[in-house]
Amino acid sequence: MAKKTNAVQPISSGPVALDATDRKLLSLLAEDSSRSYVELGNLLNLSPPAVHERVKRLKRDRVIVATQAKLDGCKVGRTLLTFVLVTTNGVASTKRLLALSSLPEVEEIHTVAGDSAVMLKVRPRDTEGLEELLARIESIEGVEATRSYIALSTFLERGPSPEL
Amino acid sequence: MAKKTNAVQPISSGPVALDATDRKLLSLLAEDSSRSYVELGNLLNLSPPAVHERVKRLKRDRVIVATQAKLDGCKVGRTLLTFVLVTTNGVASTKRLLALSSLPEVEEIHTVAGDSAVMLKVRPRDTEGLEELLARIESIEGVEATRSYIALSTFLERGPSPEL
DNA sequence: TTTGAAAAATTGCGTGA
DNA sequence: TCACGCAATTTTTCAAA
Repeated sequence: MAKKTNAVQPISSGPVALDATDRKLLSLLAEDSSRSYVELGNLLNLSPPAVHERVKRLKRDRVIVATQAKLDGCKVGRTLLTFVLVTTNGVASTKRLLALSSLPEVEEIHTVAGDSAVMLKVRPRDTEGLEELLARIESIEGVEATRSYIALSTFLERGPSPEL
Repeated sequence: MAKKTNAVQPISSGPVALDATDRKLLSLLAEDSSRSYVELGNLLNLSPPAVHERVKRLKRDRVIVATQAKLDGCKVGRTLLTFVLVTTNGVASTKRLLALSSLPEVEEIHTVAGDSAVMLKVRPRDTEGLEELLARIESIEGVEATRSYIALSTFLERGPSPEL
């Protein structure tokens, strides 16, 4: 149940109070979410139901957004990780770029500060796939230029983890 | 046990044969790995043990690299997602950048093609945290320049998924 | 929060398509 | 070879305190 405080509760956003145990728990789950409550309990000096209770709260508060299998891009036929910086002539064109969400090789879309620009993280099958994708992006109205950074080697790739 | 074929087995890499069911299964798990084998079985028209068998194989073959909880960066105190492009004077300096792996705000490190460069994805607490991080990067021997792309909004953020 | 018990899921094994 | 059904084990989850 929701805590009874004299403050109005925000609908769904804003920071959430996390104690040291929460942060440790989140770190453990960010690294490997297949751990059982028994194992987590041992690592945190908590009983399994107590761990369960915390996980439930962290999911309800959207601190844990999802639990996902991390796949090897190359093994699923996507060998060419690339960051594409797209500059546009204004916010309206930027909005049009969001339609790229529906392409499976597009993994991330962020607007970035500075001249109207969008950073994409894409993982096409190969150079040919990248070429096709770039052609598609450059054909969008208002797109002025793209700059691609093709990844040669990946040394680290993980999601956010809490400060301990 | 290893398969008995007349070909030498590669140590650990190379592409893996995936049928349509494997790809569907991988898509489902990349989206939400908390689904039970019963649910997956219903979606794939397979019995739970058959699903389990496939998941086991996909993990053994390192197609599934890990299963992780995805956290909300802002809710765990990391509000300033930034891509940092670092140019160095050579490969030796590039190697020195890999030590940044140990910083919790550094999430990705990729070498990229072109003039010796490294793309970082970092998520410091705030602008002050970014400033400290950039100072640290620029103090590394051989680092010539950094260019930061601060994310304003994130519209899509997911991992690799197989082509269906 | 814990303990203890019920419900559900995971996983191994034997069988058959 | 691959998937199924059954069954043992483990895990999750819900009580009550």
